[in-house]
Amino acid sequence: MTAGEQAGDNPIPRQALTRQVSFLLAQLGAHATQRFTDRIAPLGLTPPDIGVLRMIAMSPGRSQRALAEELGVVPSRVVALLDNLDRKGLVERRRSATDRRNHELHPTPAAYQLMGELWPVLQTHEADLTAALSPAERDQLASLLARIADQQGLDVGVHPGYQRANSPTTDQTKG
Amino acid sequence: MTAGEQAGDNPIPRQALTRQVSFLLAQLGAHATQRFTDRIAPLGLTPPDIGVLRMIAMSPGRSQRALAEELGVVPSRVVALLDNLDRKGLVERRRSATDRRNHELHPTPAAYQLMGELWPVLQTHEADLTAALSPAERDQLASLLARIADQQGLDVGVHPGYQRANSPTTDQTKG
DNA sequence: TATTGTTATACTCTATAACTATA
DNA sequence: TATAGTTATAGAGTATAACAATA
Repeated sequence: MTAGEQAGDNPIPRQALTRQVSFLLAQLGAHATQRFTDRIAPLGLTPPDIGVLRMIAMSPGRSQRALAEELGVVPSRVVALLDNLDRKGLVERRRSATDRRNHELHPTPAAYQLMGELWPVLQTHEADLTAALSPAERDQLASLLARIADQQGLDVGVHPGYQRANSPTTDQTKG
Repeated sequence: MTAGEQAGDNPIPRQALTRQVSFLLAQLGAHATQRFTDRIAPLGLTPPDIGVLRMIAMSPGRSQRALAEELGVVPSRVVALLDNLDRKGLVERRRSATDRRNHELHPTPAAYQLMGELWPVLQTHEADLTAALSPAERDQLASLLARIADQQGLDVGVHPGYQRANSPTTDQTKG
């Protein structure tokens, strides 16, 4: 080591970082997403697949424009997202009869079946991830997290991973 | 809507998702990372910059190979990560005298100064993110999260975002 | 021959801008 | 002319494989 360096005394101490809720959330969030990704891979699905499918299932018939709005992404992104689902036979784009510019989005029967299969996978995922906690603690944690999500203005059930909007002015790299 | 669809009764109900710790973690984790990214952008830094810099500062002189090991990424990825820091004048690669194949990694004085400036930013970030909670609740939350992180085998202070190892057998898309 | 770091290459994600069909 | 969706294009991130220097 050379003069000017301060090894054991660096400005971002490990201990402090460990206790920061913000870091723990980022760390555990990435971990949870990674585990989830692994779990649904056997079903041929990705996290974005599921998020988009769920939105469409919640109110079938909406347009791609409306979906883009809700997800917070540009329309061209929705095209790619839907192409993925389309290729898997999970979504159907129906030309609107009243305005032929619009596509009405509908899950296919296969999609509904797949979502049914997904449910137990989600439950296993949840159980494994919270294995360290008692049921009471798990509820407590869910409550605390929900309060933060609410205060932070996050849409219920909408993962912010979609609108990683690389605004032209900011230099962001990692979601 | 057409026969076979089940709009209000879809298989992934919003209410259930909302209470799942796993989803809340993924959602809040992505949100926390996004906010963090925005906050450090004015300093010209990205989240990976900070993570790597912190590791190097923790034990200066380590090799790129060792760093790759700790981050859980391939050596070629470390090259890119370090190139970013290098371009910003924050890291120095010194040819090892004992084994000229090695690069000993050292933060520059500018890096130490920047890490000093970073500290208050982290504190603001933490405070804003936990604004919904009392100090006691914040501690409680940190404790619950730390227990999960520990049980899940996460390295203390290491963000899993580095090793988004797209293993050839799995089909993962989003981190 | 084995190891460290680098370069070459390829693939995915995602945005912007140009384009087509429709209104 | 304005709008919905698509395609063309570009840039970042990240992996694998081939390579050069050193041991």
